[in-house]
Amino acid sequence: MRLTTKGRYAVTAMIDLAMNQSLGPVSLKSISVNQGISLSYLEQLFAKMKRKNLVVGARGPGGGYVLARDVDSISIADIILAVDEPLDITECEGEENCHDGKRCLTHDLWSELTDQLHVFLRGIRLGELMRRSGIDQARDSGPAVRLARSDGHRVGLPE
Amino acid sequence: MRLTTKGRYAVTAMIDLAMNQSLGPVSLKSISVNQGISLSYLEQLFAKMKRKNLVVGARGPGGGYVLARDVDSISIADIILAVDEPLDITECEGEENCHDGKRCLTHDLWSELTDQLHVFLRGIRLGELMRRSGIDQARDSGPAVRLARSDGHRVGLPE
DNA sequence: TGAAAAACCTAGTAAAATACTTGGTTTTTA
DNA sequence: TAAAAACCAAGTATTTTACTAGGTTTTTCA
Repeated sequence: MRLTTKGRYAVTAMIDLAMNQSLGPVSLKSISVNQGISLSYLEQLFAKMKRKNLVVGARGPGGGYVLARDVDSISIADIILAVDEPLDITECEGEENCHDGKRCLTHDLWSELTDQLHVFLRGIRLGELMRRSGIDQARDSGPAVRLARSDGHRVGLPE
Repeated sequence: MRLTTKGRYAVTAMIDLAMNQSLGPVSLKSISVNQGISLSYLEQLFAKMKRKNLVVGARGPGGGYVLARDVDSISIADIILAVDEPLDITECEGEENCHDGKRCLTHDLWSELTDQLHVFLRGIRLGELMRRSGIDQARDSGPAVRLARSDGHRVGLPE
């Protein structure tokens, strides 16, 4: 059982966004540079998160994305589900038709595990992670590369 | 996040085996027919489970597999790990080098989730599932297709 | 007003993983 | 000695993932 980079990228990018949106919209370019994620891939992930009303886009120079809701109302489950990473362990996705139209031998097992996953991931909010990571970052690394709307110039690493 | 059919097949097959080994070794052929899993794929899964000492093989007509240990000492985690389905949600697989050699923003999150998965799946034993499924089977379906060592003739569905 | 920055969009594609298939051999039983 | 079964190695089709390419549209600012 694994979580793919799709879901992981989405969560990482959202934490980055949460930690930096106080200066104005955060560009995907800056997230791409900071987190080492392909820009175009990020665009695809954010398109999905926008559709699910997790983020709001702002076009033009100095634009970017901002969270559509409070950091404490967005759960990790929200993010992972928004980018189409399924959080269901059952084969039948709840349909109970996994073995010749009936529930398979292990249906209840996977179903119960799926429930536990949801409870766990719904219980963790972006705000909590953001505050945790903020502390870690301060300890581990220097200031993040960031663009502010006020000047519009690239800071930090060239491509 | 999903569990692939590899892990699911392995668990399903092991429950089938646990429920039927009282009559002697259970052939993969019968599991294949009962559970609708490719015989050759089952062979590959059981080769791995044999290496991890979960099952013992018996060759020749009337042969098959038997559990190597008590049903209550084999956990679902044992089975899934035996067939090489990873049960780790972190990118770095515990190495903590997920972001430029350092722990990534979300390392702790995935690490904690991985722990919860392990606890949950280690807590469920084959015996428990077997007894549960036995009840369900009695309610839902007729007698399973099975070969007994004593006669060696195929019973039930032709291919 | 025009260049640049950014979101936004569609389609294609390389790589990896998954889920098999094929075609054997060896062992054991009746 | 024929058949049933485990055991084994290698190849392959399909699917998913992760990403690239190549745009357009909107907006800002000098």
